[in-house]
Amino acid sequence: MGIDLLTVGEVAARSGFASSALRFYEREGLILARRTDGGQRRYERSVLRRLAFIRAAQHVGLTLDEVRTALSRLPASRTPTRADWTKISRSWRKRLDSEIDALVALRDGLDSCIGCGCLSLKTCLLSNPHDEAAEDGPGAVYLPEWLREPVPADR
Amino acid sequence: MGIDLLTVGEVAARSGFASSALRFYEREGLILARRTDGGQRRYERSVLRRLAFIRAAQHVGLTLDEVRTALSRLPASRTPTRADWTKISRSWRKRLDSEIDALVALRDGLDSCIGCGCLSLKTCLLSNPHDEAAEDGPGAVYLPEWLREPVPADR
DNA sequence: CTAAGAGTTGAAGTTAACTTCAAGTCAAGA
DNA sequence: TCTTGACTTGAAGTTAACTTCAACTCTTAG
Repeated sequence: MGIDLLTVGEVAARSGFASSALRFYEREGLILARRTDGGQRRYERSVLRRLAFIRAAQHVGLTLDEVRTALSRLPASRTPTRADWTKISRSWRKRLDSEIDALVALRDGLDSCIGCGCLSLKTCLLSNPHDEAAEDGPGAVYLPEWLREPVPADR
Repeated sequence: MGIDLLTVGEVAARSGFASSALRFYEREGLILARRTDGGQRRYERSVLRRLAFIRAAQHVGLTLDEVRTALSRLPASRTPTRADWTKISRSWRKRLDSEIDALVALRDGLDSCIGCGCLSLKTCLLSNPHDEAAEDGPGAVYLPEWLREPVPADR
């Protein structure tokens, strides 16, 4: 019990997060660390699952702010069980479903729309895959880096 | 010919981009505008299609830098035809397909992975949906704003 | 005991994609 | 002509999610 703590470097290696990111997450209240007498961080093994959750949540498209909220729903009094983790990640399902639906719609409408004669951008499938009135500004749109590849040379 | 130019405000209204974004895109070389004698911008109608392309490309996950590259493949000597637009957007298809595949894999592996006992984060489906060795750092991961919703209250 | 690799801090820097601001100038209907 | 809303500019600000830096301090293998 309580033995077997991990250093920053070990957690970085095992989680894939840079140690600067781990410090950042700690400042942001996403993870915790104990300290040695000398002031160095020592992590419990459970931080790895927390970090797995964080990365997964990012892949689903959550901001760190949303992740913090989600994590706050975990029981504070005991070590989260598998059921606890499953419960808070289950809500992603709906989000993922609509992400997928939207991308499929985009893909299937691609040829018919981008080259089409319709100049009513606001109702175009591509500009507005959910058929909402695009009243609010555009806003930056990103897709995960892990989903990206360089644009092929096209022929 | 050449009549019927649009003001910044009109283009903003029709395209859904803020006029500050239009000026930004002009500085970035993504769109062009003529000027009145007094120095105000006047856009040709074709800018609307260019903007539709830009927005669609962003939805596909391209950066503005990639958009600039894509746009540079359009014929400079003549007004791009529908075929020209279709051609440069066709390359998105592959990207969209893999985005969709990755999200589906993420969704389908969600329950089995986030709560699972496997702590080998690097090979976990969620951490690494493409089964690649996650050697490089994490990097910020975003999903388009238009795909997001607040996290449901879960029950 | 000592060297050196690993870890510490707060502050500042980075990147993308815009937005906001201040201080004006232009265009067009009445 | 006048007025007023639309437009102009360059510079600086914004946000998320980190990274980098400088100047130390710890820890541990040998």
